[in-house]
Amino acid sequence: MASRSGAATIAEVAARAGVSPATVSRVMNGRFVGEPSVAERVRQAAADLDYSPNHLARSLALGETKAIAFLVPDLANPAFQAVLSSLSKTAAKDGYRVLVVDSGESTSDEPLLAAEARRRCDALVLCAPRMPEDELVEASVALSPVVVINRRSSRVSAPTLSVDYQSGIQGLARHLHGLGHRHLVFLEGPEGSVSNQARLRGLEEFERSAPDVRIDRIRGGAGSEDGLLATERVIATGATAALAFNDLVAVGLIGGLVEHGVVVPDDISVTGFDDIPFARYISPPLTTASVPHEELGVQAWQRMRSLVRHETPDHDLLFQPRLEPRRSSAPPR
Amino acid sequence: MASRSGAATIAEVAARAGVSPATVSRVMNGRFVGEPSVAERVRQAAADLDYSPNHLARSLALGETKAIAFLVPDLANPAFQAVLSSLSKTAAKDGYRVLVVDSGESTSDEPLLAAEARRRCDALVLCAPRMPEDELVEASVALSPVVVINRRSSRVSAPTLSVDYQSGIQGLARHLHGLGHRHLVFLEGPEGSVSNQARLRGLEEFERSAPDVRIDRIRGGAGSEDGLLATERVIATGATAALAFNDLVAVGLIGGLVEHGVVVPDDISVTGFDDIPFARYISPPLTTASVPHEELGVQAWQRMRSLVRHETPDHDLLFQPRLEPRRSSAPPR
DNA sequence: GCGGGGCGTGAAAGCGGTTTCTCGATTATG
DNA sequence: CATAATCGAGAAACCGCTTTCACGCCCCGC
Repeated sequence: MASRSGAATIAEVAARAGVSPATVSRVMNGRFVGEPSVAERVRQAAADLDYSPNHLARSLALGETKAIAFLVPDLANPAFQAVLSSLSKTAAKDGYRVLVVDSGESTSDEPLLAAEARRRCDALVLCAPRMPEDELVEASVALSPVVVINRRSSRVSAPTLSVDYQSGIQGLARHLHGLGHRHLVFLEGPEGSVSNQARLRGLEEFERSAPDVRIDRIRGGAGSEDGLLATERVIATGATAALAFNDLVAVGLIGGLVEHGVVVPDDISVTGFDDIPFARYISPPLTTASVPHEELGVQAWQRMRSLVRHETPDHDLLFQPRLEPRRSSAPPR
Repeated sequence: MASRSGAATIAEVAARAGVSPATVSRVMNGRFVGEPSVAERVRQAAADLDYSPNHLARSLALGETKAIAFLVPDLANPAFQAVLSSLSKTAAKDGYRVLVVDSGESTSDEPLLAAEARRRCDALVLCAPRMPEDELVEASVALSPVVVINRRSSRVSAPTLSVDYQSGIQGLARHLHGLGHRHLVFLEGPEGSVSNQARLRGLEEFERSAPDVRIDRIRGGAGSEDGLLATERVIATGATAALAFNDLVAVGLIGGLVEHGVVVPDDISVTGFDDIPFARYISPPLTTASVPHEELGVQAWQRMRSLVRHETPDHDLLFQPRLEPRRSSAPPR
């Protein structure tokens, strides 16, 4: 007698309880005000049939899915994983689930992926470090409600949560400078990455404040293999310290340096960015700029919750990375 | 003229193209066979209105959401993150998205969370290392289609993908034994964890094969803080080598040992389990049993795809961890 | 004793698609 | 030329739930 999908429907419950579907709906949603005996009959029937409302149908009628989408360039990156983990846990407290969408670093697909993801959910948390600003602006209004991570811009109407990469990288550079380094090399992130550009700006600013330093730049990427691949080019610069785009790159670079018999930090200091959970445990413990990814997830949901409730979200946030000096940086020889 | 949610509906497109909604639906789904000019008109109208079908309504009518749920005890664990990442990427190739549900290690909530997650999606990938077997069996049929990870059991009707923790831990124990260790300590995982029990069985088997070794056991957990917390108890055993429940625990333990001035591997060898991405980079590089988490994600989707297509899924898989000897293990003093 | 106001419940109209079934208009066939 | 076969497209039912609206009933007051 059960429907094809095996699950009981509201109509079946209604029939069994001898009431209308409307009444069942009201009872299930706590909007029932009539005879307690009727409510009890409904509850009993629902229990008998092991009924639980079809989420899809409910969402369609209600116009909300209680789910948000989370678009990231690469879910294999611990930094995004940390955000996702805390976002998911935080949103869950309000009954929301997270649908993950991994663009696989394919910037060109992101607008479509974002749109599709958004259509499936009530809202979208957008992590698209390389999406052209015009598209981002467009998406942030077309796909609203949206919360944008790491893309601060006055043109973006959505709430944004960002990390001050510009000042963060300066903190690292100053740290190295303070240790006595005068020749640095910056191992860049992906081309087109906005946060990479912020780091570059930060370094330019630093260069102006410290005319005695030289900073070389090397093209790279965002993963540890990019760090590994850049090893020889880093060595070739002759720099005494390397600023990696992020922790992942730093880890790859350190691995490459070890293979080449270059000792960190004795021969060359290395710094990362992010402070992923393992940064402190790697060998040598990585000097980095700590980014509160969990807090990013929490705050992202806070903004999102306001948006889906049609409230005014809190103001934008710009997180200041905290310099985390560890053993991968030391005075030059 | 747009509906309240701002998105165009099929009816609006139909009106604009001067056809019925049925025709629009057919055109949008490539089932249209009539006049090409009609199809073109529909396409034009859809483009003009920037129409895209409401995913919810479509899912309701079609009876499928093109989404699968992924239930894990803790999304902050790199091992689960790796599975999620590859599962998400693999499923995406077939147009499926993943909804994440983090039970927060709360075993008692898992049955409800699983049921709720399943109701929202077409299927469920279940990662519940501590769920009582009866509940698991129950869930695997009630929530079908389900793919179960790390819970091999003849009573579970769903396809399962598992890791042979029992033999994996033996490999580690043999490795330590081969190095000359005769007094080991096993830092256990969470109570009730099935994979912990498998490890215990493996160690018992190993003890029988090597009567000259002594293996102490210490209660613990699955996170690095559990490893850290167990430091003193580990030291107190006087063992020359510690087998940690997993890499996370090992990392925490090593951190704790360092704090106590105990040198790894000189004073005590430490091994992990999982081979999380950073195991090779930590200090010292961690000897561990390597588990192909990415492959788990890929295979999980392969099974899942068969299930949602009503095909027979491939046979169950039992992955053999690969011993990964690194510098955290060495001969005892 | 009768009209008006609650109150509890059901009928029905959505939500936005898909799909079956039907029907009128062509085209093929005897 | 009549009729069957075919084809294109629309009407309407349906997916399962929510919610407005209306209705019947009971109770109250005059």
